[in-house]
Amino acid sequence: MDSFDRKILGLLREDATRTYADMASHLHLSPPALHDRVKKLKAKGVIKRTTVELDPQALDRHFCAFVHVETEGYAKDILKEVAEADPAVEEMHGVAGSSSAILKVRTHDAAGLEELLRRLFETGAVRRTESFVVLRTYLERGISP
Amino acid sequence: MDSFDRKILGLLREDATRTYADMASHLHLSPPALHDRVKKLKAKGVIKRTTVELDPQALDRHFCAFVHVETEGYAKDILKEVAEADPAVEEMHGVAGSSSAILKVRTHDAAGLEELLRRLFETGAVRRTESFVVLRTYLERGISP
DNA sequence: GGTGAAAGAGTGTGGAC
DNA sequence: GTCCACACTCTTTCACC
Repeated sequence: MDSFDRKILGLLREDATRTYADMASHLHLSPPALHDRVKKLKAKGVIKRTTVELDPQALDRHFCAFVHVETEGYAKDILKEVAEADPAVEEMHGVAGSSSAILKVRTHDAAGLEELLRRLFETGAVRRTESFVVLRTYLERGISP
Repeated sequence: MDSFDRKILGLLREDATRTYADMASHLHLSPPALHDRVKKLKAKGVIKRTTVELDPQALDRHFCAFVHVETEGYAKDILKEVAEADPAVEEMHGVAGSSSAILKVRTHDAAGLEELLRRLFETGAVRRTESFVVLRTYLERGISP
């Protein structure tokens, strides 16, 4: 993991459809040498997978919110079940602080969030929730190498 | 945007290195027909870009937190400047609720978070912050079509 | 949307530093 | 161990039905 590898990761994050030949010329390497490095980065798990970034608006997910969940005792497993079953839930993190977990949610509208909250409370494990509705996303980029 | 397109998006999210021929056979379409659909999905902006998912651990980003920021009046632009300049900040959302903005942060360690907080307060626009340190990530998937 | 063909990319092998 | 040059196979992607 040297500066070459970091540059490769940066290029791939920007656009993974880049050809190896193109990236190789940018870094003054031969295509096979670059290919070798990418293969190793994948084998080592640094690159977990190649995927596409979708536009939430185009998929009718106009509503985004962060939901803080306070549970009755330790109930992460029950929470995870509900979160995983609902495609609206993009992330779930167990956190330290006044809340037990933070959920990142994307639904069609506010009613979709209410649906999720209902399901969360129905488990009996949730004491209270606090939802922060996203008004505008200023920045949303992945990890930068 | 029919059921074919949704299936294509699902397949590409899982693994964007799939060949068109492979996906076409899964959906009982010809490679060029599938290629046409993907091209249109990209042109329409449904597919924003093709990228790679990296492992935060492998890049020494062991520490993750959500930071709630309360500003002195409307100061999103100043906030955005600081957030954008810091590669540790992955997301910044303006939200409704008791906070003004939520930041998703990934650093090497807790000291990295403190650094960011210092920079935030140095702008003079921040009244208070509340940080929720991620103990464990239970779910982290993108949008599902 | 399907068919066939061209241009070009991905990906092994062998050899040199 | 890492990089380069060559070559072969498969994919992408075009024009036409």
